[in-house]
Amino acid sequence: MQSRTPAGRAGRPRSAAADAAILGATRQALVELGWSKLTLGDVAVRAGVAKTTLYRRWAGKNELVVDAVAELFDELTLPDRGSLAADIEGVVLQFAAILARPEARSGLMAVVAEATRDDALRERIRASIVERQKRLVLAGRARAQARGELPPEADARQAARTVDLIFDMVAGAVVHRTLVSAEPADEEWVHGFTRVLLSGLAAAPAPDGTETS
Amino acid sequence: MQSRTPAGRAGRPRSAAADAAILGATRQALVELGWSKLTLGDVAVRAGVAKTTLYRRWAGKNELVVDAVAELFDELTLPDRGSLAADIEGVVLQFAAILARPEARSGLMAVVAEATRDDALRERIRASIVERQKRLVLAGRARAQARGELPPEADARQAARTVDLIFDMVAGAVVHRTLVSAEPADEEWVHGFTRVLLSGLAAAPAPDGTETS
Amino acid sequence: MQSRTPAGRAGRPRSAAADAAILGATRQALVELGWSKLTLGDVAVRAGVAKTTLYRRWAGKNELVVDAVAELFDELTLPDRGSLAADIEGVVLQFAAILARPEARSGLMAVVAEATRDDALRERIRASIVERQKRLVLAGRARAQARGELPPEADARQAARTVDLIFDMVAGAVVHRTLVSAEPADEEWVHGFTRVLLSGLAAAPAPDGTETS
Amino acid sequence: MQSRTPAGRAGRPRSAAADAAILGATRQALVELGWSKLTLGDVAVRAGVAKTTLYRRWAGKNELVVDAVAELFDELTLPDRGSLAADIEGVVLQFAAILARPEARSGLMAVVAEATRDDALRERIRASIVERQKRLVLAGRARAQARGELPPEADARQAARTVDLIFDMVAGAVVHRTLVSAEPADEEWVHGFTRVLLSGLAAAPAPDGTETS
DNA sequence: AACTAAACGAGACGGTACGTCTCGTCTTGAT
DNA sequence: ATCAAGACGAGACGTACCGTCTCGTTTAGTT
Repeated sequence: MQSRTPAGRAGRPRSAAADAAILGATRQALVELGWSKLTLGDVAVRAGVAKTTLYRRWAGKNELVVDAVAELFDELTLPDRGSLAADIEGVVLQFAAILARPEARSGLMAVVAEATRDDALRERIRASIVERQKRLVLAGRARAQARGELPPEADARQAARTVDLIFDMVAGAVVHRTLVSAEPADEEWVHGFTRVLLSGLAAAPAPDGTETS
Repeated sequence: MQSRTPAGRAGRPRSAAADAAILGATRQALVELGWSKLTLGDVAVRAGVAKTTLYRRWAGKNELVVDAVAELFDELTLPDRGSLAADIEGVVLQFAAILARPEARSGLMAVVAEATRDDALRERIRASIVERQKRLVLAGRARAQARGELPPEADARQAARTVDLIFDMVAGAVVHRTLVSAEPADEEWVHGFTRVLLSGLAAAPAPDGTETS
Repeated sequence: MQSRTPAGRAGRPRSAAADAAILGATRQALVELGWSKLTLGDVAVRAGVAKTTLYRRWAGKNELVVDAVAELFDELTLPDRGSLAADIEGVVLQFAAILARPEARSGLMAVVAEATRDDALRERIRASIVERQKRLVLAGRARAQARGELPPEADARQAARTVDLIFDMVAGAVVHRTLVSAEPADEEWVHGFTRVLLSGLAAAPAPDGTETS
Repeated sequence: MQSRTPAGRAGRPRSAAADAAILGATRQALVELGWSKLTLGDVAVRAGVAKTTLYRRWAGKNELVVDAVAELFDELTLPDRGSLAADIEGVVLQFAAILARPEARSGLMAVVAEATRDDALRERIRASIVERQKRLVLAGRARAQARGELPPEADARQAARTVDLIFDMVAGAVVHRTLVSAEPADEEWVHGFTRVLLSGLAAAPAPDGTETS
């Protein structure tokens, strides 16, 4: 975002505190107002910053909210709960907990909606949020392989495709359950979902149409 | 929507043509402008209608777009393709095709985003879109039972829960694949997804936490 | 339930009560809202009449208010107070009293303002209000002549011109005092004004530019 | 003695050119459209200014038009024409000439009409127009006293009352002649009016009820 | 210590859309 | 034919934000 006086630039450097204040104020405003009533003028006031300062750093509301929301998902972790099923349940519950927070709900879905018409924004979301969090799927698989629950994958392309499918199924189901069906993604639901997912993956190990059976 | 001069019949009745013109204009504007740049004034002009007429029938942009988008999903059908798996693949592909249309993409996600802060809107979405389309899951199950692919369910509550889970998994995965991951939900992907889903459901028939193991 | 079809007219006859109700409602609305906030829809509601009925009888707000206000000035009388000066003072005080009423203030000045751009309206005002009330000047002069305070006029054109001048000076001064200077046209002021007016008329009997000097 | 953003100096200063452009555009719109069809949006467009800029400076149509019209009367002067009577005739003719202009006619009467229900507006008119132009009466009297045509006044309160009466009579008669009677205030009429006024003032020098006769 | 130049707060600017209001007309069924 | 009721197309209202543009004021790094 900001370049720390890249090549011996003259002039006053940008305030490092401003960025944090602005992102925090954005999340706070998302909680109180939601996406559509959030205004950049209001964010600037909350952050104790002039509108000019805000526009110097972000191109608009979309970009600002992507950055503000992306930070939220960095708190996801994959604690070792002893089995692949338990690990997955754990991270799905964490994910559901984040989506239960109003700043995540409003912000994430709104920028996704905007991204349907803005390729640059979609790419920003993919890079900042989706790809960034695939680390969790990779870590989970590696741990399961270390435990012997999963065999090492032979085909890299095939493995990547499976990661994508898992990610779409996990994230998609939780988002849909939470935001569209408007039902809580509680432990019972997560348990049932995880069983179906794992059973399906175990029984259908080659989701590319080339399997024998 | 329509009130056939319910109790007091005085006064000029509302134009039935206006409703259709407005909803059509809304979809057209969604295609050309997307949610955030869609304005009700513009919709009114496209529909050849005054802004007042529009506000007399819908409370705002959100309600209008929900109704305009909900109609899109009524074109989903469940043609008999011979097997449960083929039937599911068929309807998932249809669903993906609708989500590939810009009016559905922009409109649906935007109202879902708005609904995160508006309970009335969320309920409207649930009733007009989600519950309305569960008919597909029910019809698919009934047909599979008639074929003998599935046993008749014994526990009604359990059955309803399974319907919800299937709906969240199908709709969620397709939406996520299409809108967030921004990859096409093509035949290959749908094939892989369907196999995992059906295998999982077959292998884990009681997703309610009451199983023995 | 009589059917007095005036001249063999078919159909339902116009309600005679409606006219009075509408003019009364107009004056009431002028009192409460003033000219600029008076709406014909509101007048119709107050009169218990449909907007259609109102528009069938008057072309618009201006015409309606002229008629509603014109009636107010018909209550002006010229009681015999024994002398020309006293008669004038009497009628000026009555005029000031009418102008102190809010429906007259708002309504009269507003239609005059509108009339600056509408010749038909100006003519309507002149005929319904101005010419109609010159009767007072004429009656006052006749009474003064009967008393011997004024000689009978010889030149009709000259006499008409004097009537106009008196009317402009009286009405103009009272209106300006009341509405622009916003001071009360009380007895003291009327007394001073009347003395100046009468003294001037007595000392300058030929206001037509034909005098010697 | 600088007036550079006098108290709070922060922020971009208001454009001085905008005020002049707006007032000019207002007068132009009054000429073309009249009061009732004048819209602030149209004024803004004519002035090449955003509506917000206009609303930032004036509370509404009334206030704007008062200011736009008030400037018109600043062109009144009192050239020395040799005698009190001639001086008065001169300024009355100038006044009539201004009232013959459509922007003055429409604007002045309309704001006076509005002022009948708005004390703040009436005060603004009194201060910006009435009191401001009493300078002419004062200057005329001073010049007449210097010439010996009038004695120096002894009683200040009495003198002020006379100034008010003269102003109401002059302004009132000209306005009524021009706008209500809708006859031209031409030289002949002004000559006759002035004679009556001056004769009356000369013959009745104490318009307060304390004179001897 | 003085200079320099970008970043800063404040807020005015030209725009655009909002949701409401009133206009004057039109359409209904009832009188 | 007229009425009460109320929907209709039209368009102005005054407000709220947008993103940009001056302003005069810090403030860190370079001379």
